[in-house]
Amino acid sequence: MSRPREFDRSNSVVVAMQLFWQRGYTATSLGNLLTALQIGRGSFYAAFGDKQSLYTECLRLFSDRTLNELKALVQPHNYMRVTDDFFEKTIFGVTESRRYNGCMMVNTLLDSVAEEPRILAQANDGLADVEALFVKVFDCAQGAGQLDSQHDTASLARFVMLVNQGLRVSCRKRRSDRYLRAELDSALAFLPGVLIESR
Amino acid sequence: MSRPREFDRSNSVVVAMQLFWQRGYTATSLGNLLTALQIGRGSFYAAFGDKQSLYTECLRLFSDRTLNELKALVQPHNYMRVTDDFFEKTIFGVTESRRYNGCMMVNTLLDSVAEEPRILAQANDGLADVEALFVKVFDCAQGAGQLDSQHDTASLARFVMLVNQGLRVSCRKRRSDRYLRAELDSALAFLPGVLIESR
DNA sequence: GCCATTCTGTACTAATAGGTACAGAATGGT
DNA sequence: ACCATTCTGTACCTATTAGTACAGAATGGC
Repeated sequence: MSRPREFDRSNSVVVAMQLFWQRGYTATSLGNLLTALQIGRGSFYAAFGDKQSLYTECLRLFSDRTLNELKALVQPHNYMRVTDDFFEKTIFGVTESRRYNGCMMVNTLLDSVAEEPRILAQANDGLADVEALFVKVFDCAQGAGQLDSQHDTASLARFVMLVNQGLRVSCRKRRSDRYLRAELDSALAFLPGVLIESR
Repeated sequence: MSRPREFDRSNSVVVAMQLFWQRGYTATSLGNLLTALQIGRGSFYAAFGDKQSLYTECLRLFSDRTLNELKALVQPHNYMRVTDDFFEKTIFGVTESRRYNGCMMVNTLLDSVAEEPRILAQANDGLADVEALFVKVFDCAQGAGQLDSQHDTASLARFVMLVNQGLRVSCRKRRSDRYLRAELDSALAFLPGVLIESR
């Protein structure tokens, strides 16, 4: 019927995501992408539309992966562990260079590409989805008697996301993980006792 | 002796700072700067060296201003108010468009210009200076019996900076100030009682 | 083996990037 | 009023940007 593509499209999206994640939208040129993906301009535009379309695709991939990583950490016998485990896995459970990348959704918010309303909304929605999942988990924790019912789960989740954003900024400082660890500990130390007990 | 400059250099730095603050280093072109500053290329390079030099100058101005704003809020009769007052003034006490800009030091960390080691260090140092001032204020608070001496002031300051970074990211979401207010409240609610009393 | 279909690589475009060169204008001490 | 000095604006430079056009290669159903 037709000539088949010589590269794995979905694998290319992953590679592109890593590049965008690290350097941002604006600073990642088409040339950078073509080199990294090992394809020509023709193939690029045929497969991905244009640079911005590929970016939204990569951002969606990042959001989905983040959400799935978080989901995988939910443990019914101890819901409140999810916060610690999430930071542990996504910050300290990765290579140094990846840790330096921070969070692609956060990075997007500070990139000038966020002037594009749809991109801004996508980044906001991605973070909101993660926050919503935290609310859900905290609700479960209350239902299971693992979190004092006096706590406002929405407020708790908001706080966790605030800490998350703060940590992702700190990741970009490229300092030692001792430094990051101290920051995380400082934040978690101020969480209500119910959370601390579960650590 | 010689022909005097036709524009106010220090005023230009302020204007440039606002531009860099809003759009970032990479996304702000020389043309943007020339238009905003109302000067020609010749004057620009004569006065500022090059784009990056001007950026470091703007970043330094931003850091100094931030530090001075914080210093001005320190009240010996109630040291612990400084945290609240700082967020109140720099987030809610400004126009909407400025609030959306976030923090220029944080923005720098997520811009690709941070790949330049000296710029990265400058942003890190600027934030570290603010943090150091918080430590100093908290130490004073303990000395004045306004903060329980069991608290680790360094850890407390680290946490405040983490919240600050998280909030500056949220500023970029361009949401209502009700949203931001909720985030701030969520964070401050988890601060130890000594802080809450003083609000 | 043919051939419609799709992919690949290259050549190209128009726009923009940051930066330099330099002619001419304005200045103020002498 | 002169003139060294500095500023201003424009023309120019090379490199790079995102994106398009298109010729030719590869494919697989027939």
